[in-house]
Amino acid sequence: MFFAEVAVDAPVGHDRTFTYSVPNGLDLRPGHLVRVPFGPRRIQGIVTALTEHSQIMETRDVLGFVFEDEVLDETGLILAQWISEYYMCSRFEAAVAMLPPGGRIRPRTYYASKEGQVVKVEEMNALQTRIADYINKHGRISEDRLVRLLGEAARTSVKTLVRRGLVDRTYGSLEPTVRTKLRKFVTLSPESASHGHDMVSFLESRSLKQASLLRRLLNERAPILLATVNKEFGSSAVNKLVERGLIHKTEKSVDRDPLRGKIFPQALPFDLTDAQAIAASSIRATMDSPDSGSKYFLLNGVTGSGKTEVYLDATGHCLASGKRVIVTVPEIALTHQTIERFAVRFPGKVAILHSGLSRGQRFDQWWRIRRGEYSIVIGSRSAVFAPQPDLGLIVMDEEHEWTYKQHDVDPRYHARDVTRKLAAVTGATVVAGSASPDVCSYYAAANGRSRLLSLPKRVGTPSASGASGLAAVTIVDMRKELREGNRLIFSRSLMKKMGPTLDAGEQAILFLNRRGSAAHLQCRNCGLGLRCRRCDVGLTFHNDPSRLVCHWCGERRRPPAKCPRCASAKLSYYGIGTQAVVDEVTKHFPMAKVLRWDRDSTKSRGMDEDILERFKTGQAQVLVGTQMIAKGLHFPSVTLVGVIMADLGLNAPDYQAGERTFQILCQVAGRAGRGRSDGDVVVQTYQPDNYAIKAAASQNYDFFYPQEIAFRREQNNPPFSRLIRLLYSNINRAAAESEAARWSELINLERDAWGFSNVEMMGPTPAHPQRLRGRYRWQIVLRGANPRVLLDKLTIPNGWTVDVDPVGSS
DNA sequence: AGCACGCCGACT
DNA sequence: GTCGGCGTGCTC
Repeated sequence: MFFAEVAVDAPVGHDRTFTYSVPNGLDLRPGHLVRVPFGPRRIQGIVTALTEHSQIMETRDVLGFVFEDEVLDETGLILAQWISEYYMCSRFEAAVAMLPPGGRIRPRTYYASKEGQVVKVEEMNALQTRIADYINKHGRISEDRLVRLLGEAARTSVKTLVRRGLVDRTYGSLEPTVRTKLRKFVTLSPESASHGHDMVSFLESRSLKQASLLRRLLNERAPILLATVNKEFGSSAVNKLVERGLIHKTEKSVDRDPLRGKIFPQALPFDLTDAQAIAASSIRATMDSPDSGSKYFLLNGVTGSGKTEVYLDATGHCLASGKRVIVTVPEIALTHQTIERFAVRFPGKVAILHSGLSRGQRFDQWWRIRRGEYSIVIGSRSAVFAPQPDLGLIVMDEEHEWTYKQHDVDPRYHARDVTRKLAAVTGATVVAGSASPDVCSYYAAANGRSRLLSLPKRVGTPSASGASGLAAVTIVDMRKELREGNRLIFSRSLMKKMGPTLDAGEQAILFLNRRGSAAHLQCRNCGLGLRCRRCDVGLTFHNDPSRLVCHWCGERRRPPAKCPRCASAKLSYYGIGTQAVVDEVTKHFPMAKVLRWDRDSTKSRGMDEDILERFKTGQAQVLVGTQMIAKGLHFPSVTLVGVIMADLGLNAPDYQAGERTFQILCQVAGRAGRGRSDGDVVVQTYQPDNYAIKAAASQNYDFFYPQEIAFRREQNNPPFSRLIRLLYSNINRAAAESEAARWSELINLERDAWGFSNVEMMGPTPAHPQRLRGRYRWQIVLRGANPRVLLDKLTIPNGWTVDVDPVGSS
């Protein structure tokens, strides 16, 4: 008798597993994804261990596995356990990102009429009658759909109908919907494989079609798609050959390869610069000797200094030693440039995993990766969970990027910290690169937790442009512009530089920091600003078609003709959006072709690539965009970068505001002058003396870091402390506020009772935005050397979420 | 997620 | 006394 410890897909405590008995004949192993009974229903679980004794008196049987192969290996099981403990989520949730794409299935609940009989509409209240009508009309309806159609109250009402025996309840399937894609093929039978040519001559006098089909199969020596031969030779010829026993129809899986059809010519390594060579050889040396101190490298290199070349060198070295690589990149839009660099250096060895792929593509890539068919996996945040065997190296590009932190659903993990843990478990080396490292990462390097490598100069820039090859940066004081009568979006300095740049046939990028910079609609009569009905934020105006959009919940609506409060028609826009910048460019430089690139102009798949390609090939001269254009893209003929408003976001109420501003501006400034000509950068700001702006203008991390780390020390913020954010949301304003007050008082009492004077409680305060999707949000932040000691003494009440090491919200 | 259980107020 | 609505805790 064997028992399995199973981490179930149910909201249970973060360290809980359940014991099930293993039925005879089921070859179960740790790491299997299984189906188990849980209360009245069946759910999924992951086998974490097998035992011979059970602590539980009565156990239920494991129903069976979802995939015959284990989905987690030993490393995955250890990693999931660490994630569930550190980020305080269930073991199953911690493992979700490690499962094959589409593998997690939470069965739906369906309601239907009893044995096909029409539901009786007697003695029902209004809502129950409406539910019965729906069921009578549609036959079977899912609970989700019912709630969407008739509101949250339908949930309890339909249950009453079930209890009274008027409605049947059934559960949906636990089978994954994404599967191996099978296609029908025709292939030679063993007989015709040996005597095929005789058969061809035999057939030639009887049926030309059958003869040529057989010849084709003999020539190709591989199965051919049934659909293809049916079309070319006719299905009767195909079936005749099957009858004659000369060919067989078979079913074969076909691989949905995202890189299929893309041919990458192999590229050879560049000669490394001195700095690159020093970095590369330290990494190589560490990979060769298993115990030489920290195996975590922070590669700090200015934009254009050739960090990717160092990644490629390390990758090549790793592959040579027979081990495999995971590469993480922050943005999908960015991924294809990086993929291309790896794909041309290591043709046929690269797998990609990101949300831009279809579910089928991701599924196939996942299983091929698991079978060890790719030496390199490239992907976004969740690629750290790729089932890559024999891991020897993890590369994390742009390690400071905030997209590496999952903030919306559990587990709220940071890919950087998961990487550190994964490397510790597997013994892999880590190379994390950035032009503007996360302050905590840099601090870790300064204190020996990781090793710092520097690439201080750009490569391949004209020697005449000075020592570093960096663009010349001008900071423009917009207060002065205003005082001297310039009310335009563009400063005089930027205008002066735009003309000659465009005349010379060169390109310009105009960057707008999204935060607060978008256009809002306001009534000039009563002052009302139009806000989202469900979120406590102003609506943003978008042209083409003209809509008001909530950037938090995505709701779109037509702009009203009159003010909803005072009915005045005097509504006007204020603030600057990307569209306004485009209009302004067109007004002053009517000959220039302008492209806009932001989240709203790239709704569909492939549009990112399309816009970038058009700009890269010179079909437009000016590119206007938000954060997205700042990220690591290489445009050789861009010689001018204008930052329209540098200081937006600087006054955000979180401790990372300065760091974020520095990082974004640094990246934008790095876009200029990456090709033959020198670059010019104009930074427009209302705070020209701010340290983050000044440091970014010179792309000088050594100027930024000491000031930032001093602030952090002074204010006891990370890396000198750790934060845990507790968030509560409720549709009722007063309920949200009072629950936050209630629990914070309890936390305070508990804190004093245990004498944890080194854990601070900040708040409760309204979260930002205070209302989101119709729910009011309050937060409490715990701060201290180890706030977990306090949190572990508390039970987390219903409705609260826990975010360990939150990013950008405290 | 769903069910039991216990608590509470409205009705017979 | 009984029914139903709702919050809470448990499911191997």
